[in-house]
Amino acid sequence: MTLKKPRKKVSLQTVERMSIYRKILEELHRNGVANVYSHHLAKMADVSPAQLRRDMASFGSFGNISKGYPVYQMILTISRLFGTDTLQNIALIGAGNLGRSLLFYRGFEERGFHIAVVLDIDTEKVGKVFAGRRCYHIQDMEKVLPDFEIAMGILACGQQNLQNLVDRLGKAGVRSILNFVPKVVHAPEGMHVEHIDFSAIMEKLSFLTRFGASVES
Amino acid sequence: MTLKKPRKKVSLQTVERMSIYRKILEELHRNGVANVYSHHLAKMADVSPAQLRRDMASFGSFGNISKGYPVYQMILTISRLFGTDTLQNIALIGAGNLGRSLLFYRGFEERGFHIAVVLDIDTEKVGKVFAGRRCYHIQDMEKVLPDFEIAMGILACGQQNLQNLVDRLGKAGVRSILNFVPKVVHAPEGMHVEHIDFSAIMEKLSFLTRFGASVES
DNA sequence: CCAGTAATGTGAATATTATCACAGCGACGA
DNA sequence: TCGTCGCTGTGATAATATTCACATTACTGG
Repeated sequence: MTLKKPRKKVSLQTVERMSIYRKILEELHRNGVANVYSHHLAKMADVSPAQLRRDMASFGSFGNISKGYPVYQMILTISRLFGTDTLQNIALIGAGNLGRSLLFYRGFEERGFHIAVVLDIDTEKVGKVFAGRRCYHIQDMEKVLPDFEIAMGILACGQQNLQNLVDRLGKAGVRSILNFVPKVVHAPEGMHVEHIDFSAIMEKLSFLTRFGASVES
Repeated sequence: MTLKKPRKKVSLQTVERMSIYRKILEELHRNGVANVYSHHLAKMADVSPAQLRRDMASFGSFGNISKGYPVYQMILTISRLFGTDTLQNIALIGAGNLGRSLLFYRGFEERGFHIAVVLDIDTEKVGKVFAGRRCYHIQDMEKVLPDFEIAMGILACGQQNLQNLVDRLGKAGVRSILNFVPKVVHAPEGMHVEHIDFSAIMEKLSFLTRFGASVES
């Protein structure tokens, strides 16, 4: 890996914004734009120019003082920050409705992620091929995962024994998990679990719809 | 509406944690637990006891000083905060892979949300019924949405004209949108748009996998 | 009845995050 | 060549979020 650790510390919120910046930068790049000013990019990303400059500066400064930021180079830099300059293999656990729709989701491949293997507990599904990926039984996790060099996983399965499943994944070499199952799980030492709960986000939106006026936009 | 506005101001981060608390409280309730202490609930939710108490206190205090918090009453209170004590109709825009899997997702109904109507731009899909919901053409949005009293929508469609679509939804009475489309859109005045970008979350996880050690857990 | 215990709610302190405001630089035109 | 302009990067400041620590309160047991 050519990129050294971020010099000071890149906050998680900065990292989240980086995804947004990169998305916009790629659109600019497709449109042939070579350089962009902080206030321009900031406006498109709905953040303040100062914040954008600080975000950019937080992992090394690349802005030209009179041309602005070089679009293509920033894309490469952010990709390296994410480690998605090379394709990353990930494992999908659960081939239900949501899981299968994720297999067909093009966004992952476009952004450097490849669902390489599918695991399920349902013996009906084991052995079948979904969108080009063979489905293995969860029981064989420890045998299968190392073959694909899996460091990240996606949980789209049932709620039963979820914590146990996470622990096993960790022991099998998975370092990070994107969890779609609406159940609280604790990340084992050294692992990261990011939780997406669709209903929780709807609840937040519902709250905003009712009380949003009290929060200034 | 029996609940008055939160007395001071409930921060968004508090609201997000409320979803977690409620999930745990419902599990406790199913297990017959009537009261729970802040340190107990906090441990299950992976937050500090002080934070939990502040969160609870932020929209009115209900903790009994020696019994802890009443589980069932807290569930009701949080539900009222979210406005999900009554079922909320929502509209789904896009009946592709992701959209259809959301139609089958049970979590919404369990938490007070009901996808009442489906819109798509593909005339092949219009008129069909997916998981019990009839699919209408996006063009007829303005006619269809008022019939169902829709205040919230879910975007799971293509990227074309997304901003325009959001604007139209706003004019048709939709106040909040959950956007699954990986494209930046700006919320019109008075609306709220919450963005879920699967790849962005994978990017964050990928970053954590590489540099996570520098961020203390 | 009263002291001891353990919980909540909350002012005060701290940590974190975002904004302000400007020094300093490079491009450009006269 | 030099002055002007507008940009970036960043110290200083402000705003926000979290944690600490304790006053206050309800229960319990002797």
